[in-house]
Amino acid sequence: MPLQTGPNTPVPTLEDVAKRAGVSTATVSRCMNAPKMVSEKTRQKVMQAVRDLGYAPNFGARALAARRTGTFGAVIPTMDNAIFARGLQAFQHELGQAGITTLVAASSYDPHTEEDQIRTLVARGAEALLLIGSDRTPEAYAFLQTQKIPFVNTWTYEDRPGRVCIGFDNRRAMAMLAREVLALGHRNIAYITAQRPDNDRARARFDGVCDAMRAADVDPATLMIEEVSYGIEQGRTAFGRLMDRTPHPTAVMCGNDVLAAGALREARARGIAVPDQVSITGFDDIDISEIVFPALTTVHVPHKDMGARAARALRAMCDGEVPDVTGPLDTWIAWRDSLGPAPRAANG
Amino acid sequence: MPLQTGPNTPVPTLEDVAKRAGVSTATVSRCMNAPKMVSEKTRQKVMQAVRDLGYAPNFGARALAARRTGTFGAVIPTMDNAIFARGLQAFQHELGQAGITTLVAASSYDPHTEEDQIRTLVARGAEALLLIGSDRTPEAYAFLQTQKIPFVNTWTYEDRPGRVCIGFDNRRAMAMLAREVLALGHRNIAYITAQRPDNDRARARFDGVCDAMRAADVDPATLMIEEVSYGIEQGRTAFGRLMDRTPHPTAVMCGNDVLAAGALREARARGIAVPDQVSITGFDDIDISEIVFPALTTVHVPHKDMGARAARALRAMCDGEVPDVTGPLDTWIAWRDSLGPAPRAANG
DNA sequence: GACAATTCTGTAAGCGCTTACATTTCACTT
DNA sequence: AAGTGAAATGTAAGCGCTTACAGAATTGTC
Repeated sequence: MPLQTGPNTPVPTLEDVAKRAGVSTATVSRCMNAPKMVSEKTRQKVMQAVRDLGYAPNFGARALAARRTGTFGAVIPTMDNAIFARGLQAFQHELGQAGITTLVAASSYDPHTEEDQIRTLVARGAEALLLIGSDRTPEAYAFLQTQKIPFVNTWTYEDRPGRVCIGFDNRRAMAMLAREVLALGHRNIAYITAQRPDNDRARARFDGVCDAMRAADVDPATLMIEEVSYGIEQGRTAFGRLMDRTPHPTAVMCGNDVLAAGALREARARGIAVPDQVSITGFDDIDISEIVFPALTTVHVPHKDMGARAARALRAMCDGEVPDVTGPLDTWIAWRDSLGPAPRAANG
Repeated sequence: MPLQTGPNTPVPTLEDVAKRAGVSTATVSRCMNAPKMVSEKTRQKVMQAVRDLGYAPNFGARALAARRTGTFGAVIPTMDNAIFARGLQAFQHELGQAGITTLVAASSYDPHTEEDQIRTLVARGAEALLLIGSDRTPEAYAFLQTQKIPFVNTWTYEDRPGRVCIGFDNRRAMAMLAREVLALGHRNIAYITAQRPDNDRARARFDGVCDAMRAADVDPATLMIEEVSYGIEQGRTAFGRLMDRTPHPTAVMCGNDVLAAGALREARARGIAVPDQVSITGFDDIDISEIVFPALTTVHVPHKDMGARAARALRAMCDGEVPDVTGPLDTWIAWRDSLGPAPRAANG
């Protein structure tokens, strides 16, 4: 067993340190948590003992005794892609400054898995949670309530009392982009959406497209719809199916950048020129939208700002304060190369 | 305070449940942990009480009493990109099957941050750790040893007693790719590497390129080197600097796909045809290497396999078994479109 | 040098849970 | 109806730490 110190060396405890340093456990505890309460001399002794023994505090015991863990949690739909990474990073960074650790879990876009993960994180000591969207099981909401866990819903915005949202208006944001698509003359429009059940953001974005169509006197019923699960490959095949239709769309709007990346890939594979023959748009403005070809025109959302604000709001809520939520955050269109005017042929 | 049940309702404990169900705390505990030890009738009663009260066990107390947490940890360099996501997913999935929760932390490619994160995860109850690479502070290794935390080093392979590696041979893998580059006639070769200090994989990959050059009787001293930190933007600017040199390289090999994506982006911005004028290669084969343009020729590494194997190995180690590590895992070249023969002009 | 004010340290009571062990209950035998 | 073993439940001792409180040591003051 070369991996171990020895078969019977137990992991050192506070008491071991105390004994070795010749002080009480209380003093050792204070050395670790409030050094200024301890005299310089004893602190030296204690810290030396800590080092000698390779002591590390037991989280469970500490949490139990102190009734706080210094841990916040985040449940995101997927770690698979960079969508939530940037916001999460900002969230973690902001909390790190305050000495708070972040625990992350993924729900795979499934409400029951999400509920499980929420329970798990709370059981593991998360004192507050960052959540994505607002669609979740009533049980999850009930649980958060009885456990008194402050939480914020991000990536969405609803003005509902007793619910803190740090996000933006998905519907309006997508409507804005759709308006531009329509203004460029597109009338055969398709929309590749992520699964809408249990996903308020996907629904809102879809509704946004319809809003813009109605506003432009185009019947939303003419919108070609592909509803697929999340992934590059899914976007790719959905785009393929759309292009197999007759007539095919001149603009394919996608519910997120990952789907759009897939669509772009398939367009290239089929030799379809973007945006000359078909325009493609995304939503989210993640890293890859800049490096795909052609660079993706998409909706920019305030990833970092959301993460940082969520962190601050949760900290305030943990202190019993009321977080200042100022309303939905801004989004804007990141104009790049994948959206252009409707081609004449398909439009005449 | 609409966010709370009431100002003075405490979070329910095991004892509350016991009282409500009219049984002892031991029975409630057994209901939660070993249902078959309890009669059907009392279990019903207890579970009802649990539901009524919205009870959730306190992780700290449970960990303290049971001396196990059912939690494994993973410290990865960055969550920023999809590099580690796929492997991590497999890791989590495999552990999830066994009822084990995964905690993830990021080190930002900094050994001291990594050491901190290791301590944090262990303090939070991680019973075993997945780590990336083998470069880390001696203190980190010492800590793992005194705390008796089983760990595996992934994404690397070294045959060192007492150290479990689940990875591949970075050096050989990169050498293989470099051999192909050389075989295509390239002699002006550049290499964009991630920071090599504290990163055994970056060093190994670099060494691999040199190996191949020597094997082809090309002086490794002629290799143009750019060493940058991790990121698309860094790859982009490094590529720019290389193309500003005279003569410029005909092949730019990159230490990872993210850097390569940046290089590809800059090539497009400068109107440099890939691979006709300049070839570009990557390493890792992450999602984006398929969607960039032109699709990236890169080294495929067994993301999922590593994650799943690491999970199994750690489980075995926790049970006091010796994990069966069969040697380095296979890698191969993912041939796509960004590598081509050296252009005549620059080569004549 | 005695006394108060101040700083430091020790004592000990839990925090909420698990589990070894003891006890009770129950379904069968005889 | 008493006796038996198995199954179900209860009792209570911690797990390793924090922290209120009390007590000891140190410092400053007159």
